Formats: sequence, structure tokens, C-alpha cells
Amino acid sequence: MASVLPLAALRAEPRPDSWLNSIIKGDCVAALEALPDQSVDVIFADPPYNLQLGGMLHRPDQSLVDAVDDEWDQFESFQAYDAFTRAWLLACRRVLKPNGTIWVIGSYHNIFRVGSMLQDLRFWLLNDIVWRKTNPMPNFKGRRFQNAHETLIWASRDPKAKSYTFNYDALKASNDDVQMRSDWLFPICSGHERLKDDDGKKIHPTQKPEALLARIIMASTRPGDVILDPFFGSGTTGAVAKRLGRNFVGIEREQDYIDAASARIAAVEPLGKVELTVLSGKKAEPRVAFNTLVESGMVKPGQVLTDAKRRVSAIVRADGTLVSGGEAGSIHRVGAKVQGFDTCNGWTFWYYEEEGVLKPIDTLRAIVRRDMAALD
Amino acid sequence: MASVLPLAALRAEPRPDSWLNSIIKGDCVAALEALPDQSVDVIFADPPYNLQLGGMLHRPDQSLVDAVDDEWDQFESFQAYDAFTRAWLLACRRVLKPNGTIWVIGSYHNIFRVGSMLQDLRFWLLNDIVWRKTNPMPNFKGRRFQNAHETLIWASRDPKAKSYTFNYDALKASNDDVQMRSDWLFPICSGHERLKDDDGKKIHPTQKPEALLARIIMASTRPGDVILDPFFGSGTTGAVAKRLGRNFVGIEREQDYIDAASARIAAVEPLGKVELTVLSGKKAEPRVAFNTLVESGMVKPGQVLTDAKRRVSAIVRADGTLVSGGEAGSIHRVGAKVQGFDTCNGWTFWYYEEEGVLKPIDTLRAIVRRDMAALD
DNA sequence: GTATTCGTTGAATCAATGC
DNA sequence: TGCATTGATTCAACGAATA
Repeated sequence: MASVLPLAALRAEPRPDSWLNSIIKGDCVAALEALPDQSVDVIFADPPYNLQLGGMLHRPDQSLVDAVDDEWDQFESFQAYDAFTRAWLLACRRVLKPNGTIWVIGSYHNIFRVGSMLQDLRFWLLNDIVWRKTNPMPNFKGRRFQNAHETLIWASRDPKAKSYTFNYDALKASNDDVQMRSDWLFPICSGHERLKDDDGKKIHPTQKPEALLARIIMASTRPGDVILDPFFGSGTTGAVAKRLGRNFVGIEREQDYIDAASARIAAVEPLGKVELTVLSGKKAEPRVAFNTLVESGMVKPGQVLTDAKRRVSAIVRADGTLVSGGEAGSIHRVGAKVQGFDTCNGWTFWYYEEEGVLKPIDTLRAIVRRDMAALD
Repeated sequence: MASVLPLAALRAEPRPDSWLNSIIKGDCVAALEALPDQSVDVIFADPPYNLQLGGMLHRPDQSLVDAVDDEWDQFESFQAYDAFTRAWLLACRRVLKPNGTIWVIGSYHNIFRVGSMLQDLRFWLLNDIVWRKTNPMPNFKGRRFQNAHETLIWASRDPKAKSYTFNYDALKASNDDVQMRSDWLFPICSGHERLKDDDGKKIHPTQKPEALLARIIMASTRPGDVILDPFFGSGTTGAVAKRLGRNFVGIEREQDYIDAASARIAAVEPLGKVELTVLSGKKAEPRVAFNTLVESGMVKPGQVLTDAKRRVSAIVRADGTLVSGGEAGSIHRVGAKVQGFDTCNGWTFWYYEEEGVLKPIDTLRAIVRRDMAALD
């Protein structure tokens, strides 16, 4: 796990068993170009932010703020940054599967360049997500609002791609049964999670919290998927991917970061299968035909179904179709017709009466599904 | 107050007493070009978002979503939108005072274009601000995160401008004595504030809440300043500016919007100095998702939860759901199922063990809430 | 008058499958 | 490739209507 792969070795043997779950040492674009077409499911990218800081910044107590002034964050101009962004995004596009998606995180310094470039390159924006920090750095000079969030963009490779992975139901269930919003609240990475050297100095200036990556991976990947991080840094993506039973590929230039990430990932214990099972949506459940209910005797031919308010009714026929007024057909078609709509989910629209109480026929479908599951 | 000024009249008499506190009827760029250099302190702009909607969208109950499909939001391409953005931003730049600032609001459809263009035109970004909506429209199809925020960019005209207005201390005092963050929480505009015609139909599809404009104006202007809104619409900027003792200039093409804004502003009563004090309402307890405990590591995937008497148990999964016997789902749903109930408050039903003692998971929620307390 | 229920609505790039 | 079919899908706030 987390072996280090020199770029030359990857070029010599570009097979999944050489690059899966390893860190490729080399330039981001060059390494991407050595990977095969359409080979990864999701990309998470934390590119340089192009901060363009002025001088030194001191806190009110005169201590010095340890700012991001690394060489890798220096660009000559917006044009240079755009060219860099275009190059790595294009390279990402090629290695992404047709139904793949990409996440990019940034701040106001760079995220507008990234978002525009994604659109220019025909990625399709699905959401922008706000990471609200519980504990952001204050604004020391009192000349601006406290910069308390970062922005993520989630985009699909193609505008037409409809079947990208999005674990909607699991997210909703984990969020007190309301759908997950575009604003997320997490602490910044600190404490035990923050990688430090022997002197207690942070190893990477912009290490991301594992909780953030966990939500991204749980939301947009399935176990066994391949997640690529072209700016691997301290390896948060790899650590969380391994813990959650996903495969990763990291690309990183700096040996110090590779060493730290490698050791970090080696120490990660993957979760077991039970913990990893994602709550499956109703979509994944086996299809049940209405006729099955009639055949099994749960619904009888001639029985009357109504809507929840008993405003309309229909009669069940022996072949599993409904008839209401002059309309006959499937539970969905007749449900649509009696409401004057084009479409209707007959399972939730039609009700049957049991001991004086109206219940949706969907409860009968649930019973059939449970019985079917018991047979496996 | 709120007189309407045809563009021709402005060109004939371009003096402040002709255009201050009036709505200029005409094209945005043409009207801006008729205003003098360096004549406004702050600009608030709510440009078309370029939504690019596909077909119709229905709610689960089959009602139709009344989407923004107005002619003024239609652009041929990103290039066309960029050209439009460049033109009005350049025109804004000229009328802005050297120490002036500009606010632009948008969504992920357009804000990256706007942000990039601001940078290209040598504006200097001060902050990006997130307007978190308390009551956003849901995502009906369950294919994305709920789009629950919009983004504002705040920028100064010049990189060197240091003496722009920012009422840091007033904001801090109004925010429980902690500095104002970059994420703001407001409801969308509805109820009595929403302008409607005689049939009860909304007059403008994208009317902004007055609270949002009030924070912007209180943060970045002084009494007597001139605030320009080049996409005046329903006139929220004018109404709030008048109420807060600032001068405004609006630019708007459509007569219907001008009529509504005009009447609206005429009805506004300016506040006295004393009344400008901001009241802070009582905060409701923030909602905490169970998954937050998992993501933060307070509860671990694989960990066993029980009820208070250890009669039933469940396993925590990495996505923040529980599994018990054949049942899986949220803490509430699984709690209900194992008891044979329809509903259950999982927070008080489930317990975890710490040093041999059972404690309700609600105690962990209380800890999270305490940590979150200062954030809203 | 008060509490409850029901209907409506808001800047939306909103489905998947089989023939 | 397009078309027809199946069936999956919503949160908070407001206001009118009802009890």
C-alpha cells in the first residue's frame, strides 16, 4: 500500500497493478499523461491557490503568521496560472471515465479561474460547495470580513453524463433525513490529524481535514472506485480512500511530502464491509411489477383503489391493470390520467383500504421485496 | 424620491441633482456611460445569471417549478456572456471613485466568469461572501446537493486602494463582539417583502432580501454615500439605501420593474440615526447531523450503539447511518424500526459506552453545539 | 381567538432503461 | 439514435382555510 512509483517506472509498465494505490513521483501533467485513457472514477484536486501575498503578516501579539509562501504557489500572472490550470485539467479530462466527476477546492484567489476554465473545457458544473470552517484564521487587520470558508466545485466530465455516482440516499439518511446542502461545516485540520515533523513544524502548509475528504468520497464514489489526486501533498485523499475501501492514485513532486504521505497511508486500517455498506437508494432495489401483487393475492381483481384523499378511484383487473372512468392501463398511466398529468408514480399515488385505514400500495411492494430478499 | 429619468434626459443634464436617487431608464452600459467619472462610492450589481435551463421541472407532487426563463437571462455562449460582463464592469469601473468598491452576486452558473473578469480588469478581490439560505429550493431529482447558497464578490477598484469604507467595528459589535465572517445566513425574499401584482404573481423573479442589502450597505458605505445598482430590478438596493440614509442610482430597462421599484421606494421611511442600531434575534439551536459526529471522530464506524437498557444494538457505518438486524438508515429510522414504532428520536434513544458507562449520543451533540455556538 | 392542516412556492444548468 | 415506459423525487416558510 502506498508504494512510490517514479514516473519512468510508470511509463515502462503502465498497468493498473503498477500504479493503483501508489504515489507517482513527478510533474502533475507529465504523470497524468502516462496514465491510460478513462481509467479513474473521480478526481480530487487541491491545486496551488496563487495567493499573491504582499509582505509579512503579524498577529496583534506581534507573532508572525506562517503564511503559504512556497515556491510551488508562485505564478507570474493570471495568464500563467490559467495556462497551468488548463494543462492539468485537460490531462485530467482524458484519464477520467465518461461518467466520472471531478472535485476542485480553492479560495477566492484562484477558484474563479478554475471554475471558468472548467466551463471553457466543457466540464459540466454540478454544484459549488462551501466548506465553512468552524475555526478559521481571524482577519488581523480588520480591513475585510473574516475569510471563513473555501469553495469546492463538483463537475461531471460531460454535460450529458447522467449516471455519475451520487449516493443521495446515504447522504440524506446521514443528515437526519433531509437532503445534504451545498454548505458544509468542518473544522480545519489540526491536532493529532495534522502531520508534523520532529520539531513540531507542520509538514504541509495546506493539509485538508479527513472529514472533508470522507464526505466527498462517500458522496461521489463506490467501494472499489479509483480516486486520483494530482496534487497529493500530505496524502489526505489516499488515507481516506484506503480507510473507506477505495483505490487511490496520487501524484506529487516533492519527496518530503511523498515520504510523509507514504508513512501516513501505511498506518491506515481499512474499514470492514459492514461499516462500508452504503445505504442503497430505492433505485437499487429489485423492480416489482404491480401484477405480482395481484398474482400473489395481496390485491384482488375487482378491488377498488383510491388516492390518499379518496377523490378518485379505480378498479383492479385480473391482468394487473387498472380501469377508471374511460381510462385503462398501468397503475402509473391511469394515475397520471385521472390527475391530468403526463406522469405519475402509481406506487405512491394509489391506496387500498385495510380495516378502514387507507394505505399506499407501496407498502405491499415493500412486503414483496422483503419476502424476495429472504430467499437470497 | 425615486423619480424616473429617461436616458436622453440624463445626457442633456448630467448633474447629480438630476440623477441622484432616481432610476435611469435604459440599457445598463449606455446609462453608465452617461454618468460622470468617479461619481459613486459603492456599486451593487445583480447581473443575469445565465442559467441555461433544460426543460420543465416538476416537483414530486407534479406542480411546475416557475423557473427563471426570462429573455434577459438568455445568452448564446460563455463568450457572449463574458463580453457582456466585460462591458458593464468596465463601465462601472469608470464611474467608481478611486476608493470605491463593488459587490456582485451570482451563482455557480455565472460567478466564476464574473470573478475572473474582475481580476482581468484589475479590480482587487477583498472577499468572497456566501449567502447561506435558510429556506432554499430543494433538489427534486436527488441527483445533486441542494443548492443552498449564492456567492457575492466584494472588490476594490484598485489593488492599491487601502482607504475603502469598511465599518469593521460596527459589524463586530453587531455580531456578538466577534468579527463578521464570510458566510452569512438569511432567508430568501418572501412574504410581505416580496413584490406581487394584483393577481398575486411575483413581479420580479429574483428579488433579493432587504436584509442582505442592509448588511452590504452597513458594512461598506457611510451615510450620504452614493450607491449605484446597474441591474435595479425590483429596487431592493434603492429601498434599503433610502431607509439607511444613503443615496442611490438605479439603472433598469423594463418599465414594469421601474414602476414597481418606484412605488416601493416612495413608500420607504428613512430611519433616524438612533434607529440604525441592529437588533440581534434569539438564535434557535443549530441542527446537528449524526454524521457530523462520525466525521469528527466522536463516533467511529463499526462502533456499537445500544438503547438505555442494552436490549437492542446497532452498528455505526461510515456514512453516518446505522444497521441493526436487517434494518438500515438514519438513527431515527432504525430506532423506530427496532422498537416497532413509526417515529423515534434517535438522539435520545441510542447510547454509546464510555468507560463502562452508557451515555446518550445526545451528549455528544451538545458538545458539537457548544463548539458551533459562536458561528451563526 | 387559537391551534392545526393544507396548499403554495422559491435564480434549477434536476432520470434511467429498454426497444 | 430517438421514443416510450417505468417510476423516483422536496425543505422551509408563509398564508389561507379549517377546526
